[in-house]
Amino acid sequence: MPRPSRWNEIIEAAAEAFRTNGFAATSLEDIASAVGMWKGSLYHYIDSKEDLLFAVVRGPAEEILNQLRELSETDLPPTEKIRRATRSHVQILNSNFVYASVYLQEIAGRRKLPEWTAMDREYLDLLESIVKEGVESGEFSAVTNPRVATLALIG
Amino acid sequence: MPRPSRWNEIIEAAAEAFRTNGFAATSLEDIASAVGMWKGSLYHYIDSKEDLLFAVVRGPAEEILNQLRELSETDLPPTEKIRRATRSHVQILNSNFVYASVYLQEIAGRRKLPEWTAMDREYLDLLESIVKEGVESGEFSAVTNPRVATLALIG
DNA sequence: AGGATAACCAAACGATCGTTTCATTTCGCA
DNA sequence: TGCGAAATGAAACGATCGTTTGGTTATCCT
Repeated sequence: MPRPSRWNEIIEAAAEAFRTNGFAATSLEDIASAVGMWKGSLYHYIDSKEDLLFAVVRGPAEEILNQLRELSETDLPPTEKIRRATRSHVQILNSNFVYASVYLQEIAGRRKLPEWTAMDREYLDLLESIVKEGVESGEFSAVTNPRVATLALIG
Repeated sequence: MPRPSRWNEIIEAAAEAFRTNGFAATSLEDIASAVGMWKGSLYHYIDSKEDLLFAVVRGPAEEILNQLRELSETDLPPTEKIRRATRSHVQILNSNFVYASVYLQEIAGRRKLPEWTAMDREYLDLLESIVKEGVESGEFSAVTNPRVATLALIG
């Protein structure tokens, strides 16, 4: 996974293609020709087509996680935290990778890269701590299971 | 397009497969084996794979349109009409064919079956008339272009 | 300069998938 | 009962796609 600029061209082309055509409907030749090379040459940068999907999604996903990290350290009332968290969540999702995430569920649903599950865990933990905060301060009532409530939020 | 029951089994299997795996990721063999026949035999019922997608989406789409028809004939205040329309819209979308509609845009984006554009038109017209109603009654302000506002609603 | 390593070309393979074709069975009806 | 059409079985084709492979060119480092 090289550092420099050609790699960025590739994942930008992949992101654009995935966003407009979807993952399954995008061929490696589409991406390759968009950056001006043969599809086989892409395999100097990737090991499989799914690598491109992960690379495309990684950026926005980290952005969401970072915003939630900052947010959870503020001392706003929990109800306001939840509001802002959901807002930034759907905002980034909408402007960046709605389709990619949809396909993530479809294609790579079962394959769990450890890095991803780690991000998922942290994200859920942060949200859950906010919910707990709200319960203890009395702002939320009738929440018996914080984790369940957290998952309900995302859906 | 035969009437009876085997046809229903097929589109139900197709709907289930499209919903969980997506359109492009669902093979005709998946659907065929789900109803217990060979993929080639499906072509006695369809002319192409896209036919299955259209058949799957037709039902919920008509349901949405019917609800909006009924709603627009009531004499509720326009603001309430809009609220209910959006609610039933996302409700049916969520419970039925989110993925299918996503793929509709991807795969059949350019191919416009006249039947579909007609339904689109009627749906937009109904919504637009509600918006106009609201403007004239003074409930909505600062709406210079009803159609634009209508489109904004859907997005 | 020169050698190693990255980057890319070019072609081919193997698998999958939508679709076609033809044979065979099932079924309604006269 | 027997005939014709509908329904399904079975196999094959043609195209596409992800991936592999091996060779060629460019780039960078000492």
